Amino acid sequence: METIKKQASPKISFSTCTTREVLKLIGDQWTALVIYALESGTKRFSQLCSQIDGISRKMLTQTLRDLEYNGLVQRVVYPVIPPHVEYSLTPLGRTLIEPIGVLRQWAQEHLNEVEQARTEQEQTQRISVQEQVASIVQQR
Amino acid sequence: METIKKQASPKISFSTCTTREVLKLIGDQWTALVIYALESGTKRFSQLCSQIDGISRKMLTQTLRDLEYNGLVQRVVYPVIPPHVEYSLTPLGRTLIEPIGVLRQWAQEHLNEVEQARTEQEQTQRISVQEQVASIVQQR
DNA sequence: CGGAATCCTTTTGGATACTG
DNA sequence: CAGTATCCAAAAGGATTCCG
Repeated sequence: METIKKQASPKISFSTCTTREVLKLIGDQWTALVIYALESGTKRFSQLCSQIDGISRKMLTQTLRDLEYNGLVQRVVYPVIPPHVEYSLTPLGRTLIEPIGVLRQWAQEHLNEVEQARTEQEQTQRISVQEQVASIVQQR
Repeated sequence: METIKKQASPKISFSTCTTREVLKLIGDQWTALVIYALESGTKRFSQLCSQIDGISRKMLTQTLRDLEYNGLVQRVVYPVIPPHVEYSLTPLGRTLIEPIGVLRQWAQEHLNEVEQARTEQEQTQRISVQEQVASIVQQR
């Protein structure tokens, strides 16, 4: 075994890494789905709630609040009884459609490979470090 | 206010939505960062641990296990004392570099706008539904 | 209708100690 | 060195109730 060639490791400061930030924005369970649901246009709260399978009103509210706070979604309250509230993507929010689309695209192309890898992994046994070390100790 | 034109809502089955799946894969706090760190080549456990700022050994282990299980990362144990373990992206894992790059790209272009929206939002007061309803009730 | 508030369970993740 | 195991605190998230 050759020692790894120390390619002057990038020393990337992960604390300021933008990847981290964008994942904080859309990396949770629901946010990307809400954006996805809003791609096709303005929706009401209840529409979103029924269209995004499995989301609770609480989580939908919370997710929409975050999106609004980050300037990705616009919320309009119509002062009528019963209340009528509409949500839509802001121009900034719409710029996220493409990146999320790329993710979905990747998923459509490669998710089956992931699935396949999983089932293969379940057959083969993992080698723990301890086992490896133990085996060479035994060989002496 | 016009009622929203019911554009025959897509009825997208979010339960089978691939966006959901891919976010389960890389949507957590650390996974995308580990992939990012492995883009530049094979790394040892301790290298990753020091390069990814703030990650604990526990989370790194867990994240790597998941990546391995999903066929995105390969783990090689060299039977020596002290143990030597190397991690690298599989071909499947490398296909994720581009989508994650698109996200990072988006972040670099738009994160300042998000930041700006946030500070603006902090100035203006949110209108709750209750307040709206209360105000029209009062007007009568 | 679109929430807010409360309670409560589950999950997540850090700190620490131990191990071959 | 590269983990595993255990404990514990914090956070996430569901269910339910209440509200204008």
